[in-house]
Amino acid sequence: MSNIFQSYKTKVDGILGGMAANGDLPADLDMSRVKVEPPKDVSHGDMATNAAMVLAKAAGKNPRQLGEAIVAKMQAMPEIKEASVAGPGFVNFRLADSEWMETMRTILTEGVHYGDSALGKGEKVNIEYVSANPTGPMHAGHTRGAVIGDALANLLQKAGYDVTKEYYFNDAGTQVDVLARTTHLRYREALGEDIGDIPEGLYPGEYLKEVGEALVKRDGDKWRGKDEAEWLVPVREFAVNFMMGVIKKDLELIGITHEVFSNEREMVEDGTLETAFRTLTDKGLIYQGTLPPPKGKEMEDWEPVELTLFRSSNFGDSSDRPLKKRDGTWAYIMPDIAYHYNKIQRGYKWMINVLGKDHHGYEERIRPAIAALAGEDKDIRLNVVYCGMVKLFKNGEPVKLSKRAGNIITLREIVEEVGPGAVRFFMLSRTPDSELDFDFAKVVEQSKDNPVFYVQYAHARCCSVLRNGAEMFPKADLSPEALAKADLARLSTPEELQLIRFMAGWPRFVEAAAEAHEPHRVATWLHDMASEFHAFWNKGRDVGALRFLHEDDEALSLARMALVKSVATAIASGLAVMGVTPLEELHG
RNA sequence: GCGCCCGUAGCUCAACUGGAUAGAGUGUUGGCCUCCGAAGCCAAAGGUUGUGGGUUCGAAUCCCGCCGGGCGCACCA
Repeated sequence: MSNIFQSYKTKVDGILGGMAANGDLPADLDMSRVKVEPPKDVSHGDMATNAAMVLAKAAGKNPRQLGEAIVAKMQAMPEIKEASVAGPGFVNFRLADSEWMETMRTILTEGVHYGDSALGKGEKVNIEYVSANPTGPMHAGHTRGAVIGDALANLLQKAGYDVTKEYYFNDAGTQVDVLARTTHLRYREALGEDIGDIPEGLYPGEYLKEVGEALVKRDGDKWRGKDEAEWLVPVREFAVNFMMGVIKKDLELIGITHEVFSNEREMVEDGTLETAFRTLTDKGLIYQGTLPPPKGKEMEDWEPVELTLFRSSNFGDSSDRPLKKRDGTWAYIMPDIAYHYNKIQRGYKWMINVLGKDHHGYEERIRPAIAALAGEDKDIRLNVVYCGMVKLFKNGEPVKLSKRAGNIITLREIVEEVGPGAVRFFMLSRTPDSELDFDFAKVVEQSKDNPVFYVQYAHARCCSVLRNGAEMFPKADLSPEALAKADLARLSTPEELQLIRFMAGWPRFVEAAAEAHEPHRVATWLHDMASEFHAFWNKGRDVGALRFLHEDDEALSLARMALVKSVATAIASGLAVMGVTPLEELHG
């Protein structure tokens, strides 16, 4: 819970407040744009504030003049080593070394919780991801959204939100009926019938064979030769349960466990759907009417028909939406609306959906309904994180996929080939909405152009130093608590301080990534962290004095080991957000 | 036709929500292992951030117009 930039922001606010009190600044100044950040170029200093530039105009002063006044105040503070105005009016300043040592102690004390933030103030947030319908195992296409959703959930948790990981599946539509029919066919096959090719319109994948076999095991030939009307419901229920079991096991392979599973059938049966519909009706947002034909699309058989419509155009939608089909049954968006109604009822004001980019239309259909249901409560909000497609490559060649032909690449296959950590890290290495090339060869490659390896290598090197240190100083206590008490003042070289400064930036990254809903930033930070460490390591090859361990100087060695342990901890903290286990040794 | 997203080094991508000289990896060129893991490091080279305007102390980032690419637009899920 300690962000050194945050605490210096507070100090800067204090300086500005003092100046306002003295009349050096207008009293009612808008200070919301004042920031304290690391300067882009480390040679400028440890931190910089834009206060002078942002406030100059309103204060009626020029930025540099105002900057000098701020510098003067800073120079009187013992924790600030030096301060100066630069460029267009940045105030750059350096902290006393002791401030950085304190940061290191924080890292060692907090462990993987280093970087935890109170940003979210414990607000409840519901993050829904994966949500694949139970018609087949997890495949490559699901993996990205699954990993991004999971890492985002971890990230928000670290940033101080009360996160619920949720999965919604549709078990009442035509898809699961197709599942039931295909299962029944596989069931007959398992009973010894020759079923020939899977007919058009059913699921061709081999994976349903085991479902058919399992059904035989449970029910024998009970459903053979019976009318569909008799077996559809029980077979459907059996197949849905079976496939959800398969999906949960698949997700476990990459460390994903949802806390809540919601489904359509329950919402129909417990009346949530009716209640949601009645709520909209009571608000006067439901009417009988006819829609104009859809634009920009060839509609040969379109004819006007009166339907039950929702006035979604009141909430920014381009047109009203039918909630019932002409036969009176619910249109497909109604269960989705009911599901979001259900989330609101459960007390969530913030909902996040992680979807594939191809589901873009979903948002504009669901958002008006949420706005309608939220009514006066402006805190209720929905964010949709879109995930770009993943292109699979093997040996540099794109892997052609066709779901229709049933030759999908499953999540299981991917994990078995490259391991869960590599899958997760790679899927998280780009902005969520960008396309991603996933090359099997590259992901397992052990070189620096593989970010997974590069980061793990840095962590393993840290562990290696600590192992060697334990051997060199067998009597020394190398626990984090003990290392935190080492004589850290021995760390005084620019290289060491640079490493510490970089680690000190981690809490900022956590907050920024959480606010942007961009877990990939953690991957970027980890790569840079590893790079800093590798660079420092190699300096020790050139300059012996910079090596971590010195047999004749235990105090220095302990201080350096504290530094190394901090780096390992910071890396572990980042990897934890990504759901990747840090490695202590590399093999191969 | 309407809506959303994207366009950054030869290639794949970053850029901490408006900051200072736009950065990594790869590829090219040259250096560093009697030394804690060279699976690594250092250096050189590579750019009018698609394009034209606007907003301001300051723009890859925000606004508008073009150009180019992707996705979505049913009572289907």
